[in-house]
Amino acid sequence: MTKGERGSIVAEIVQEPLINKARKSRLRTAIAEDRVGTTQLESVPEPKYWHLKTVLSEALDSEFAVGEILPNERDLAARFGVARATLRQALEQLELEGRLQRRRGVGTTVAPPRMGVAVGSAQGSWPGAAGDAWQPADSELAPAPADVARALDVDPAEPVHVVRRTRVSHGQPVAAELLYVPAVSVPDLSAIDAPAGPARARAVLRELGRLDLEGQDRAVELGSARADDAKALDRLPGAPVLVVTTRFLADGRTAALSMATYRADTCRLTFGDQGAVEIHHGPEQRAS
Amino acid sequence: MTKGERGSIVAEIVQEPLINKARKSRLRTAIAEDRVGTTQLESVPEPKYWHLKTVLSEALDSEFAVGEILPNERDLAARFGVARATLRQALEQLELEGRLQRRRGVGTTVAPPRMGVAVGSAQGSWPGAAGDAWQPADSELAPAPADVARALDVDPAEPVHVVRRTRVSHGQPVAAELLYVPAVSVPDLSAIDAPAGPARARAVLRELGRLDLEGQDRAVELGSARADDAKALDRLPGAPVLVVTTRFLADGRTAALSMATYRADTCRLTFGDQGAVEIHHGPEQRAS
DNA sequence: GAGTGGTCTAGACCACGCT
DNA sequence: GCGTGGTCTAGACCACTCG
Repeated sequence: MTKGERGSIVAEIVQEPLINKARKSRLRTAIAEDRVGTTQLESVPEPKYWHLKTVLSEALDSEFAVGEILPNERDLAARFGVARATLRQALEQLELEGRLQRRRGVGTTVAPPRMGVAVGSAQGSWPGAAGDAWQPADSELAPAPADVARALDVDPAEPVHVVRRTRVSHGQPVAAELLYVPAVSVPDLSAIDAPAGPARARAVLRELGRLDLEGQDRAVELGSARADDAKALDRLPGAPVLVVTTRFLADGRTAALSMATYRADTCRLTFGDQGAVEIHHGPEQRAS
Repeated sequence: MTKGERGSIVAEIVQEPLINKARKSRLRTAIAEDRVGTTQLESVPEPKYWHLKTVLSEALDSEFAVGEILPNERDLAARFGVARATLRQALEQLELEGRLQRRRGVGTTVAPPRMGVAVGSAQGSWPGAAGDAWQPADSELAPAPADVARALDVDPAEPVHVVRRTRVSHGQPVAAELLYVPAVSVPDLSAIDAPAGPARARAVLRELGRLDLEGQDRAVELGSARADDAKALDRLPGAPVLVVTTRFLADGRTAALSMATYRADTCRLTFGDQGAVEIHHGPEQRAS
């Protein structure tokens, strides 16, 4: 089962019912093979959904093309002889790994490989610097959450500038950011009367850029999307996200703090001075 | 709420039944409040598990201490008047966010704040350099997976050194690594007859360190633990992990490639030259 | 053996996107 | 309106840990 020739050919016949029939039988074959493997379940009682995930994963590699629509969950569950909930457990894992994309009211499609998203060089620069990938959306003056206020070393009740930005890559929203800027970091910002919206956000960024950036540090962790982020990212609330926290240092203080949430299903965050690491799984044999 | 002294005190009263009784009533109160909030569900039909997660999250902040054991799932579900599956959906989210830790046969405990784990400075250094946090486990000569072979620009069938290492932080395994080193990167490695085990792994790392490191780049993405990684990380297969892929450049080639899987529930990956960002949620009011 | 979380089932209804 | 994925239920059994 060499790969290579799939893709272009398959893309044209995606919706072809006859082909779908063929694929369905392939899936049935796959699960049948799985069943015989399961007969010796006394030794390794692997969960069904884990088997399913493996089988589906291999089917995705060999039988499906990017963007193709899978059979619906009820059909798939019936085909594999499992409850829908079990099938869904497998699909959820595959979605978490970026192999599938599911949309309510639409269906489940094969996801393209994750896109590499550059998350700043080692040196770093102020947010809003020329050519950064972010698009200012709005800015308001509001108290920061307690943990952010602590990191900024401001009183939790003191309003700070909260700049909202979004990041689009390959025509798709990939990240939403909240940038917290204490008033002391932008002393000359008198244009608070700027019209709410991007202009106001840009004003804050412009003033912030006047400071000398002394350094920055960054942390990445797993989180789940808040309702507002989920909306901006076109995901459901609770969707897994990679939260990138960046602290900008100037004048010996934390001059600003950014909390950016990236879609974990579609993004691979890249760091480093040069090109990105190009590792993708694809249709291939697994190393034994 | 400075931390530091908590833990020891609380650890003693974790099992105190009287305290548990008190907490249970608090939980009941919480869900009761939640119910009245749900009455206006015509406007925003928020899922139950989302409500539950919020309520539990607040209860964790205000009523529970790190390490404390929660009531079991059946009790909790009954207490909140939901099916166990629904309760579990909320717990899963909280575990994903690093708030809870669940262990089969034991119970659900309140997790400590995520630990910051340094993932190398901008400059970078060879794996195995003095004082890196990794512990060599073993090394073998085996073909690399197809995608890794491609990145290393070696034939997929050609055996490469595969060094296994683990990383322990605060007495807990936090990461498992597979380091792929093509034979051409360690030409003088004749000690293949070294006894299998850490010694052999160290031999590969020592030879690798002879090269001039020209640079490296890094990517972070979400993954799910393979069976072997899960075992090393003391998690179930499929547990969410942060996969850090690092490419080491020397002699104009990719001299080695590391794929490190970090426990996503317990780790916050930190980058940058200086200290880590210190942002933690804790018992605190949420900004409105 | 008792108690825990993990898996699985066979249903039901709901929210959403399309046509 | 119809088909999709999302939520939820009320059970059951299994695998694991610990006393």
